[in-house]
Amino acid sequence: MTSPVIIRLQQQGSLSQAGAEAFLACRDRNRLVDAGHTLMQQGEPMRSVFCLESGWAIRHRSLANGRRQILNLLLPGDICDLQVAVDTPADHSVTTITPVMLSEFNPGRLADTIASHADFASALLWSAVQEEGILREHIVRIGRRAAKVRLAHLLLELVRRQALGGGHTDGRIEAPLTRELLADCLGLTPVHISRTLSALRKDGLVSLAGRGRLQIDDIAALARLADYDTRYLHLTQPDHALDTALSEAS
Amino acid sequence: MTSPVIIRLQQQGSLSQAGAEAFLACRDRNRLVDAGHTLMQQGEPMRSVFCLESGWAIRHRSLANGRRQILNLLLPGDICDLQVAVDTPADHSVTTITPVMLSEFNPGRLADTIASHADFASALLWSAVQEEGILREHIVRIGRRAAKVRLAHLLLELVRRQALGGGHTDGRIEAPLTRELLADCLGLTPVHISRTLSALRKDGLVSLAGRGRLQIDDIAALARLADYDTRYLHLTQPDHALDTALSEAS
DNA sequence: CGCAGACTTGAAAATACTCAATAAATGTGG
DNA sequence: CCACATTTATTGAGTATTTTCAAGTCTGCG
Repeated sequence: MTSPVIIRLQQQGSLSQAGAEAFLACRDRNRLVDAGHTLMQQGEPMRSVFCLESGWAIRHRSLANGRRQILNLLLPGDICDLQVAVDTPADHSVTTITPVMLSEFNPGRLADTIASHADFASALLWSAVQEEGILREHIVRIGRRAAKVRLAHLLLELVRRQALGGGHTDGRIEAPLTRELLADCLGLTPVHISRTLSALRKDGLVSLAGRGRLQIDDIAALARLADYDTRYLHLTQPDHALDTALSEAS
Repeated sequence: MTSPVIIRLQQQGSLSQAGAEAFLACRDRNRLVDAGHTLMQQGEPMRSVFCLESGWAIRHRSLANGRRQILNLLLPGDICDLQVAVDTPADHSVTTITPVMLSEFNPGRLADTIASHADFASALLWSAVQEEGILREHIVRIGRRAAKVRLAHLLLELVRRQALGGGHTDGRIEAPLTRELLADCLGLTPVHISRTLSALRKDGLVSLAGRGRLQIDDIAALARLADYDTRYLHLTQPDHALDTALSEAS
């Protein structure tokens, strides 16, 4: 019954039972959409506020020359889009990459809840700060890291963020991360992702078990290679099992 | 007397005289700092909310291997940091690159003003959405554009953003944009920036007039080269002189 | 004038891309 | 459950882009 969003927001530390319940009461409805469904289209007005109960999606922007850049991956527990109040057209699209269970929120009720529940408002602010931190880290990753490090770093982020929403903590990533998707995320080509991933595999750091099943075998070694530092996630409870493994990078 | 911040927020469209005055009343003090001064240090707590009255600064993150990535440039009128309410350490630093006149705000009074002036709150939200749009565009620029296009695109953004805060609209950029700074911004090396910039110069698109004086000579041609689309800035008044020049890219 | 920092230029090396062909995995309909 | 079509992944060879290293030049300033 506990939603991934609640699990995620609770990790900020101050969300009360009452705040969580008030938040959940803002839900209009749940909706199951297919993989490949467009939730928001670049150039069109931003409609609703929703979050992912299950499944993965991407924020991405398409260029005139046909190339695509993925700006961020959306995992269960992620919230999309508090910026709805600004009535300019969206500057990017959001598309599901697996079947996704959405919960849609009533913007008016949400605004009321923010105003009346300070603990919820503060958890939501933390969530926004975390999302911006993730965006900034993505810039660093693409701008100043070599392909192998870049990929390793992204995989570690996905594992850690999956845990944030209450998902697997065993290093498994279950999402259809095709080479093309990883390439569009990291500013590389699918061919180079393929080569880089098999280099990581040869080093015994990750393994593949069929489509969309990626397994991180040696998380500490991968974190060392990736120079991975979770600070950008603004975690407030540094006692998570994954974080101890990640900080063995010293 | 009109601050660049007010000029910028007014471009959202709904800020009233009363809202602007209430905002300005939140200022604690103005402070002049040297170039090279650190306003916020990665790893340390985020202290105050401030904005730039004049001068330029950078948000940047340093890596363990000594490399640096600039996340964003801060221009007059830009606001830094509404995330102060989250009490986790900063994930990046902010450093001035010219002498800067800061105005510092009282967080408590600012919160009150947001609560009591809906027009100001909405302008501030717009500002945050714009900043996120700029971050996302930076990801696209670094991830999916070639060096020449990348540089052209950044220069156009700087010219347009300079105008947002009430600065020059003639294509001049007056800031010490060293090759190294542009390189750390765009994920390239200073040497390559040097070569790329001289290619733009040879094409008659930009010219240099000494240290820190960059002049865009043919803004429409540069916008065409850069595939420049201002949508990510979420402008609400598309009648600006610069925007007509920029949209001649079709 | 002379220094220091920033810029330019060339040549060689590294990294990532493109093209193309093959192989593997997934999904579909009989 | 199998055969086929489709998408995705791998691999090799050649190319393009960007980096690195190094030497030399320019510029602003005390």
